[in-house]
Amino acid sequence: MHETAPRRLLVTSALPYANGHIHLGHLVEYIQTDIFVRFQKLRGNKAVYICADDTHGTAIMLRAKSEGRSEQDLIAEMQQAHRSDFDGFHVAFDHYGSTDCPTNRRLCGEIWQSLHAAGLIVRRDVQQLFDPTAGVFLADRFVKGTCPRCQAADQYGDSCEACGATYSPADLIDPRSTLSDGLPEVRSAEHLFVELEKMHGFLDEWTQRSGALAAPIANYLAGHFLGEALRDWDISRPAPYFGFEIPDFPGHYWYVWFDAPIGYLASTADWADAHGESFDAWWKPSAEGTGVEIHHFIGKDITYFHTLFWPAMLQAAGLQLPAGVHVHGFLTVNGQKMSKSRGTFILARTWLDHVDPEMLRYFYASKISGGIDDLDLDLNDFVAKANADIVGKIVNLASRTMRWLVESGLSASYPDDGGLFARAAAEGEDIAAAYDAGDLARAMRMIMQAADRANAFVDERQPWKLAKAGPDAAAELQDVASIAVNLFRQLMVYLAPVMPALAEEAAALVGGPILAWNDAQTPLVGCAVKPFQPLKARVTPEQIAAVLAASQQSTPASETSPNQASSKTKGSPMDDTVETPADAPSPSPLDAEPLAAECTIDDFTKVDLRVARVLSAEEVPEARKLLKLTVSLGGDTTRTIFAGIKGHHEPASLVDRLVVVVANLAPRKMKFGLSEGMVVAASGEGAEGVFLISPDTGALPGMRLR
RNA sequence: GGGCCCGUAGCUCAGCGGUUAGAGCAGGGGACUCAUAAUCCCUUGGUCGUGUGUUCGAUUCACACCGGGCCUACCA
Repeated sequence: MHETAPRRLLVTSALPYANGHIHLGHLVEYIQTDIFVRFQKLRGNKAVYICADDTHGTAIMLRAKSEGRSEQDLIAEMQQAHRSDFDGFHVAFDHYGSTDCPTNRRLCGEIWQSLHAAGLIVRRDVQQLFDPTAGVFLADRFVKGTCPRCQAADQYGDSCEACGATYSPADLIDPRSTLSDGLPEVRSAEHLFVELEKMHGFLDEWTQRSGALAAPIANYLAGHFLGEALRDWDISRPAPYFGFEIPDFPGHYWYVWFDAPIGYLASTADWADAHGESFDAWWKPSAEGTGVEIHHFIGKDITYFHTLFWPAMLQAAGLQLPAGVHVHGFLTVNGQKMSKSRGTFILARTWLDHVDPEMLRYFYASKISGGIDDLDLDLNDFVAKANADIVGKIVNLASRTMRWLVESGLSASYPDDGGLFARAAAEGEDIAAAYDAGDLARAMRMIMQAADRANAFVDERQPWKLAKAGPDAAAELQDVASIAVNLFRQLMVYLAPVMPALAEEAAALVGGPILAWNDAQTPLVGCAVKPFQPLKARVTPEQIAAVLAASQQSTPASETSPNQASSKTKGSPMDDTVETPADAPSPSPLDAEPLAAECTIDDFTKVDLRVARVLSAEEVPEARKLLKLTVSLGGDTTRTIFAGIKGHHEPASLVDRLVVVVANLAPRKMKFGLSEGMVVAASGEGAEGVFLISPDTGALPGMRLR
């Protein structure tokens, strides 16, 4: 039992970026944070769950432009979608704001002044490539060209994947903008920087000794950043940019990563205003210490921002430092990175359309142990575990015993259960400690062990025999069932942070609302029991198949392709589209892959299909699926093409064969070299085999298909 | 190219310097029939990725290698 005064906790999840929908990877974070907050509230602590949409940056600007609408319109729509997804998964924020709001602008200004006052801001020229056609400055990965060192073509602006050289985009030979394909020009622009090095001493101390960071994170920071001078942080972007204009630097905007974490503050401020609370009481450390704990839950990809820049900003501004930065790993599905072609890139909405969200909450909880390891959602495992644990063990306990109490209610005093209830009650503090430490897997294990004991008890006492034995056994039957139902209720208390809806429904059948963790300490006696209702339906393989099928449908053209298997939320507004192999399981080719949207003859003629002769074909030893082909388009024109047909064709059998290639496909840098086209082949979604297309005899290399 | 994480039973994971390495699920056998083909009991199964080193002692620590996953921001 906790005798101490209630704790005050301000808890955040990373702000989801307004450029994409919530997917199962994001939910690892939001679900685990929500469980933490619900747990704290159940324990009687004062906990506030704060989040917001992250709305600024180049990606939003470009997308709004391409969709012909305002940024505000875009982010408002996305916020609505995010909130609806979170609601569906019972993620209950105390406040969900937006970084594009007046409060955030005001607080950005205040923090900015603090940074100035601390003498941390410097101004410096930066040479950067500018795309005159698109009218924007180009981040390195938006520039491609020839490597100045090894002459490899089609390299990104910062480094060469062929020879490993690193350079500035301005050094590239024949640089091109990937936005417009136009020729970028070098422009010099002034940027503002935060001199993080001036905070080095503070960061050494805070990261290594505050206790806010797990050892692996602290070690990582010590080994990779704190061992040398910290680099200045470029915090401004020249117009055009979607964000807040810097008051004392007109024409320039705060970089999205400056205003995003300040969104935690702004969202708290708006929550405080709406609930008669004081912002200062939560973020301004008082002399005697307010006792507030700030907890940030983040994915490991954004560790850098939350453990160096953010604490430095808070420190400079005289604000409360985080008590804990909880870093988690990424989600894989069926052991692999989420993939659209495999149907495992699953949006929150798609899951909600087909499968019980609380089952996913439970499954995640059963696998989250507070470390930074990746978490695997094996869908077969998911079905087995959700059904076995939740339906078979927990709900079954009520399902098999409540019926005998509808008439009589619970026994007037709690019967002798051989110490079962007391044992599970005693374990309450251990389970609580596991929840508090973020080791949800351990908490779930302990809960399931208690459920096992309860089921064994029912088996041993055989209430069904007592039911048949008539009036003489009625009292014992009532006692046995009362024990089972109390053990069930106790489990519901422990499980309530993970499965709030289930707990609520169960509470409606017997005992009333679960209000406190300590409800698990005292058995219910003498109260009424309503007829049992099936509290949870089993998850079926068909539901999972439906999710995969729905996730496999091609996304609308306006949809960007978030390239993350994580809850990554920001910082990479500039994701490229992922290149994914097409190998998905499902029946009948036409059913599995419906016809694409209608296109015009003009669309078709944009694709230049040519007959080609394979000159050579060789294995790429390190590649799982690729063969390296050299094909002739007639005359001296040859192309090197990496084709994903390894395992389906023997290289030797391909030589001299006529095939069809897409001759005007943009060259694609692949791990093993540059691919200058694509060999056309037939394959079915879910069907085995890749079948090359060959022309009739008489066709010549270079002939066009029309 | 750089970096991080992980490799323990068929699967998902726990253990992390010290007696015969654990759990759940799956598999095998039995029991029960109240329950959403749920539950209970028994049971098969592992040279703890490989190699060196440190140590009285290594699954546990260090290094290397192999394999897998992930990140890579104008900043790693």
